[in-house]
Amino acid sequence: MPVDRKTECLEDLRRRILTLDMPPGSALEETALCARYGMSRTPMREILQKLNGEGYVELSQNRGAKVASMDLGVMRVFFRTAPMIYAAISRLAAENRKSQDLALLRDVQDDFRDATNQSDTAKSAMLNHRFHLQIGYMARNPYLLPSLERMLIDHTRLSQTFYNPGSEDERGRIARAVEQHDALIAAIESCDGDAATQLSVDHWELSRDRLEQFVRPDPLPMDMLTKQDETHAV
Amino acid sequence: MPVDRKTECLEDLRRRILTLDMPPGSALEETALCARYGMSRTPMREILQKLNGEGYVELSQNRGAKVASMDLGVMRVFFRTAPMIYAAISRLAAENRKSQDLALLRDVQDDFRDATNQSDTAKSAMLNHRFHLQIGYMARNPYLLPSLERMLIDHTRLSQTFYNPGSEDERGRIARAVEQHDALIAAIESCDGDAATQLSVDHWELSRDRLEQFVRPDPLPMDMLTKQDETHAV
DNA sequence: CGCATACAATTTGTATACATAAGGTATGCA
DNA sequence: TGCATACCTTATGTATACAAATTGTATGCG
Repeated sequence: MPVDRKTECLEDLRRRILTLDMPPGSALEETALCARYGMSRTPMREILQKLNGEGYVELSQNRGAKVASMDLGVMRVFFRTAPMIYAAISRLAAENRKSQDLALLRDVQDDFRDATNQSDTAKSAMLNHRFHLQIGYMARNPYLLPSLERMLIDHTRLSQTFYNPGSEDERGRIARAVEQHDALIAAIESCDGDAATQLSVDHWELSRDRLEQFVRPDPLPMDMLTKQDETHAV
Repeated sequence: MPVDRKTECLEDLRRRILTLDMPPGSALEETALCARYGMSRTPMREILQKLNGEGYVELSQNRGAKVASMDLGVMRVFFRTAPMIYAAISRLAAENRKSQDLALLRDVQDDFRDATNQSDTAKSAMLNHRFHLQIGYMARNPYLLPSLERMLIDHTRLSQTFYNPGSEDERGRIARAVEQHDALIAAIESCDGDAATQLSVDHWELSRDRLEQFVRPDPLPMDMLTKQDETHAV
């Protein structure tokens, strides 16, 4: 009944998908979601369609919604496309930033740093997501933004293990990621497109190997996820 | 009542937006659309939301839908981003094409050539749209495709004058565009990514100057369109 | 025992009625 | 006459009832 109940629901579903609380391929039953979020089917269907437009869920005719899958074929495309998009967005952000943007970006970065210090995996991944999305907004390019958003969905889902410091090596990697964010902020602040581009590449290189391990973790890759393809995630 | 009445409506609305039959900024009243396409408000709202997700229309809270605007600020971004996206997509299409794709692409190109020979402006622009969208599908990159789709919306709307041969010079330009399509098909067929990239750049250069004229036609730019911001387009 | 078909149950799609919010108009007061 | 406020009109947002389609199950036949 509150006006922003829909917004809340939307953001919660995004969060649950990004944190793998709802694994790729899991079914989203309308009635169950309606009961959970206390609203009718009409607005819930609108939410599902919005999530579909954003790339979070896939819709099939008369067959309902399911969380966007992450099959291996697409993941190979992901690793090839990500550095390109991130580099382009970072350069544009450096060139088109406004000063208010920077304040927002710094706020997100502060929260992100805190989350990593607390070893809160899901929160770290979500705030990293918001950090890069904020850079996307600063780029002010409505044509590229949808691509960035789609990249970030899969990037964040893959990185759910990244911010879980299992070893000293991992801890160092996370610390370096935080530092790279700071450097990226500095480059964007000084409108240095070249530096921002280079830093985005460095940042990508840092996470790439770790992400690839998750995609192909010697035994078998996405099996853990694809096996659950038909589980209900509500 | 037929099942694909919705699909028909969706495609018709896309066409009318792309051909400027519905100018940028024009309001889309739900009840009027329902009457026109013979369906209830529920499915019509779903269509509007889908179009919103694709970038064809903009939605405002409690204020309905309107055709996506084309303001000058965004157009400057358009001209900078277009060659980048087109080049990337063309390369990927050459690298990832399947043979069935090529047959489809050739069919579209044949129809496109016919439309230009008939000097059918709207049809030419629409088939040019489908041609480049087909190349987008062939790239098999779900991350970049949304960017291409958004570029093509504005590109097609801008090009509505392009395929209207007002002079001998224009006619020649159109003929060259058709030839470039053929060359692009050949490059994609032979999986030559470099050639496809170069051809996409050439193709872009050909239309860029003409499109820029439309954006900034000496008197004033989008005024013709933005003035009609609140007209009803149903 | 295996498979196909018919039926039942569940889920999605559509229509309609109602609630709510925005915008315009008229009226009253300064 | 000008402006502010109250109200009325219109359009959007939500809920619910109904229709259609898909899936699972059971039964009958080969």
